[in-house]
Amino acid sequence: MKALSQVGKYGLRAILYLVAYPSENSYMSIRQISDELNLSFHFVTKIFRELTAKGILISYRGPSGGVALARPADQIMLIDVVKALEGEDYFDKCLIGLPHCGTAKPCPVHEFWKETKVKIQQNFTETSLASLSEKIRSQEFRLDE
Amino acid sequence: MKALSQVGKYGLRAILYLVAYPSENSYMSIRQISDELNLSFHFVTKIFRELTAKGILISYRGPSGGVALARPADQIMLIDVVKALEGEDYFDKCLIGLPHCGTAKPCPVHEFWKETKVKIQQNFTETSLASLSEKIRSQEFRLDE
DNA sequence: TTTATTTCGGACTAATTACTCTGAAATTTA
DNA sequence: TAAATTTCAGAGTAATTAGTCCGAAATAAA
Repeated sequence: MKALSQVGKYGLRAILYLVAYPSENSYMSIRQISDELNLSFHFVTKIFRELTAKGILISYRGPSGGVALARPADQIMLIDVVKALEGEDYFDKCLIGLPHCGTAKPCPVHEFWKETKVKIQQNFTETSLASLSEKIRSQEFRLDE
Repeated sequence: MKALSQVGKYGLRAILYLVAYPSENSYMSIRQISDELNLSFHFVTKIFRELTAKGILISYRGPSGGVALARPADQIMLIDVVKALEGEDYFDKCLIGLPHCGTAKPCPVHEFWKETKVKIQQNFTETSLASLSEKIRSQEFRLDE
């Protein structure tokens, strides 16, 4: 089940690295992140520009510049990043692609799919980048290879 | 959340139409299905060829030919159609795209995502085309517009 | 002030997915 | 047998997504 585009996947991995291995109250360069995760530097740059435009990251140019979280990691939820990269309507899609699928005129799998989306959305809304970064730092969870 | 490709979406809608409005123990033409659902005839034809090759449909050429289910509708599960059109590995994908994400080396969202996939897979495994076709015939659920 | 470093902006190319089209093969009907 | 109807096969085209690249702008350090 391909739930995220490449932009979403790379974006999540990259921002999680940024959160999990923060430079002491300063910016981290995109180059470092893309090198560590073996992702295309240019592609990550493009994705991060989007996250900066959406107010999730802040950036600074020049030597010792880079990117940083715009808010503390416990105040940025998974859902914020996903919606920023995949679109605000991410959880509003009908499984079989009907335009105005809803309670009034549902498709045959509407009810089940709606419940599924609600559960995922709840989890993403409750999960902060901070909680995920702890897992990564604990070495039990990984972001690449 | 775009869980299915266009092939998957159109394929499901088309086969559900076939099941919901069966011609009396005979074949239904792809033209009728694509016309009713306002889908591209050629595209549906291509998708149905795949379902025929996978043993989900049978087909017959010539006048009064068309397609039909290879088995009774209560013996074809949603998961059969989805896997035929989206790939057998449909439920084996890591959310953030890590190659060998599993219990041994999980990504930070592995556990939650695994549970989510299991629930969807269970539902798809339990849901037959027959049960969905009843819903459609009841007029409370739709396949187009 | 010059040079190096970094993000920004956007044009460009490559790959994949989505869809179209044409003709062949099978089959029925006239 | 001839004509009409239908799927089969696969090449071709269009649109979208993925990824690359280059130069400009900002900033820091030499």
